[in-house]
Amino acid sequence: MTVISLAAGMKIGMLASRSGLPVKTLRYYEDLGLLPAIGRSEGGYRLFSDESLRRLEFIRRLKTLGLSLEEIQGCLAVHDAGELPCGDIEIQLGRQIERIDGQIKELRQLRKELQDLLAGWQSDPAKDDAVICPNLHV
Amino acid sequence: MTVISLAAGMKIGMLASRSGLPVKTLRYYEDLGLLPAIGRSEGGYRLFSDESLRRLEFIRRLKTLGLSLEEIQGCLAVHDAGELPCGDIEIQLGRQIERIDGQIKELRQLRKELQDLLAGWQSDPAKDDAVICPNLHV
DNA sequence: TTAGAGTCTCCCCACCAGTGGAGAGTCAAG
DNA sequence: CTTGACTCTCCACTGGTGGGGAGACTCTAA
Repeated sequence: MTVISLAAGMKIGMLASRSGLPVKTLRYYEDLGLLPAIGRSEGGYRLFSDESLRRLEFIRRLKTLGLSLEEIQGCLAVHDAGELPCGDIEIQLGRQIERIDGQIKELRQLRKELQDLLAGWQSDPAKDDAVICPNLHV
Repeated sequence: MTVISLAAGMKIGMLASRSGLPVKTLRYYEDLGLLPAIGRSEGGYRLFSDESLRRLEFIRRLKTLGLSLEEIQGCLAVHDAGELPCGDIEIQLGRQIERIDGQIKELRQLRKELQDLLAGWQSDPAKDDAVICPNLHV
């Protein structure tokens, strides 16, 4: 029986406890097509294989690197086609670095603007009815 | 007639064209309490004063500095209480710099992780059925 | 008087990655 | 047989800042 149940796959709660992810998240991933179940039990329960566990590790890793589920799905599609996804992942990660560089650039510009503004800030300036905040001139 | 209509306030479309903001946005701001109308016309139209124009400039400026509408509302509440909001704004902008520093720090850490990963990347490694991507070891 | 432009309220939609709950069905142990 | 744990589907909601559109009303100029 044990052998049969292993061959038949594990139910979602088992996959949740083994992966550390909430059941809800696993169903969500399955709905998106990120995490295909190997089938359903007679009672309609999703059944997953140990392969799912590896998939979830992969997804988790790419998520911590900042890729979206859609991008991860693209990589998994390559894998599912039987090819090594390394080239595609490399491209995605390169794009991610570019995105980050853009974000850092924007944040630094904004930081400078704020810093400059605060450098000349007067906490208690003369009241000016023409503006709401004299420091901002608006 | 002109004098009366000025005294009675302008309608939302006029405020939109003078401020450059969409009518929808002005209604949204009014709903939030950011932009109080001076009243309604007999037909139920919102009426705004020229003061609203200054308020919108203020809101726009703080938005470009990265403050949320809720934070801006706090500053405007101080202004509406008759006080100069400069001190509060200074605090908000200081917090914003801290937020930005935190974000930049996170982004830099992530960037480093990505960079390190790509530095040793092999675009076409040997296939390993135990992992999806040998470069990631998952 | 009538056409057209402007305005009103109300409701749904978007993003992203889930989370929460209701109500019903399934399964294993006692 | 019953109880409790597990699972199913379906729906709504989160956060922040609005956008789109329906259907009804108001105002203004010709």
